[in-house]
Amino acid sequence: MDSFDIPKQADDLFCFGVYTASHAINRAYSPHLKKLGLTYPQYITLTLLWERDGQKINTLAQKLEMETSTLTPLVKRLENLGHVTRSRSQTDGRAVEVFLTEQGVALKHKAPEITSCMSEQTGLDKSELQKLQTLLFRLRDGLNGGR
Amino acid sequence: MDSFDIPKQADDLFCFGVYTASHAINRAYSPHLKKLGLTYPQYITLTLLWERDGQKINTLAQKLEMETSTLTPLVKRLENLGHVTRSRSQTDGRAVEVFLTEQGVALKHKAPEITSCMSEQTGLDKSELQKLQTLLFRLRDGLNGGR
DNA sequence: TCCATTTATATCGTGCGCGACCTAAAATGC
DNA sequence: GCATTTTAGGTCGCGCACGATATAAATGGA
Repeated sequence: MDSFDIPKQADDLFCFGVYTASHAINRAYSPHLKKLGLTYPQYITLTLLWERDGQKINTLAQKLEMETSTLTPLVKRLENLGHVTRSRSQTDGRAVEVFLTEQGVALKHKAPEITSCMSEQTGLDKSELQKLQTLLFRLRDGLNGGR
Repeated sequence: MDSFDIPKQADDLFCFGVYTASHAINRAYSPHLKKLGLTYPQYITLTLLWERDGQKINTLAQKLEMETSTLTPLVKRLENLGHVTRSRSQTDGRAVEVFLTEQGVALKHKAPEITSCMSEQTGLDKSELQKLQTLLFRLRDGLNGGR
């Protein structure tokens, strides 16, 4: 019978938790990001570039679990905002590399305050957030499983 | 110094885990839902109605952490698909109540198989999924904090 | 009763997100 | 070297998601 103990209530669906949590996160970030004139996906994309500048569209898309058809226009908006530039790779004419402008680099200094503010707001301590991260990554990797 | 031990790598940002996991979940559900002709948000909305029929737009939106401006057109699509009907409340002419059609009720029987399939695919056992759920709900509630 | 305020939903504009399709550049095979 | 295939981005259409705004119904005083 235990094998039929499948969650039937929406509150028990693991997917429901991620779905609603992502909405809540978006909403909580919103006031901070509005001051910077950024959306949440734009901000997340910039964090990847702050770690390593000059990444290809494809690389960024994989890290974000996102299709290039989503990322291309997003990066163009970041370009219009003056935070990044896009240029064809010298070694591979198909690939487009994304580079931070000075303005884009400067934004990096605003991030730590936002992050710490958000972390605090969750009400979870550091070890719990770490545990959550680990479970989420294992879940994600499991779902990607066969590639 | 520990107070400055703020995550600086995107992989350490708790928000990053939820963001990418939600994309992965969406993608994993996609093939199952395509057979039913549903999107993921539509499916999640139906699960709420399977628990309790005849809920108001407002109630559903709160449970989904979603604005009514998002839910209204979504529910209209479910109506066009023949899964639900919308009707003004008898007692409150402002409110719209959403009811499952026979067709909508029938879909419920397909859900357990999808759920169990997805749960298995995550690679996490039941207690880990439970732990994940708990952390996500605490995070969500913490972020909603002052409201 | 009447009118101001609040509440529930709907509408609109912008950006995210995906699948389907297109183009060009690179890699492969003969 | 040239034809075929694969890969990287880009474009398009549809649906999700939110904030701003609108409108109608309910509420609450004076």
